[in-house]
Amino acid sequence: MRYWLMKSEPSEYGIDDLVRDGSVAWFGVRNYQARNFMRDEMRLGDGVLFYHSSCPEPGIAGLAEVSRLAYPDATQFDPRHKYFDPRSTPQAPRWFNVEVRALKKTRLMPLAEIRGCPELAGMKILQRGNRLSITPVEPAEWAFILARLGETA
DNA sequence: GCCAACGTTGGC
DNA sequence: GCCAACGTTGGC
Repeated sequence: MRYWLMKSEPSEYGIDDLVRDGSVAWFGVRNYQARNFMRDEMRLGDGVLFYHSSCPEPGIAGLAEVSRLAYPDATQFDPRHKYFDPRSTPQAPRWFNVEVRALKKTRLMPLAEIRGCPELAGMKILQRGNRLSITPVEPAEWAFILARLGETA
């Protein structure tokens, strides 16, 4: 059982969308490190912090879990799609996505609050210049955040 | 809109 | 393999 933080822009797809949909395919990741996390390391039931980025109030907005293991991202094969990748073929797909299921919408835990917690100082999201859309979360960080949000593990 | 930081591309 | 140029991310 591992834990992850996954960023999404709420103007594109936010926690309310996830709760409405129940689950979603995490397509569109075009970064090798983030892809490798999904393809190689995520397991069913892994915990996910759903994070709102590039918005007026960036922060953790909800909890989710990995509900389907990685499979080829369909958008890479679609020439009309903005995530089309001409270097990919169905025989040699380059990009993968997992699916994520909503557990619940939480109160927003703003980036500033995360930054203010010494227990969370090691989080990747706080490291200078980190732009990775998917990052691993330590079990202790996960537990601390859940406690802080008034959730039980 | 600004800008720092980073990943990717491509010429050599 | 190097590295400059470019594009993107994301907080502010």
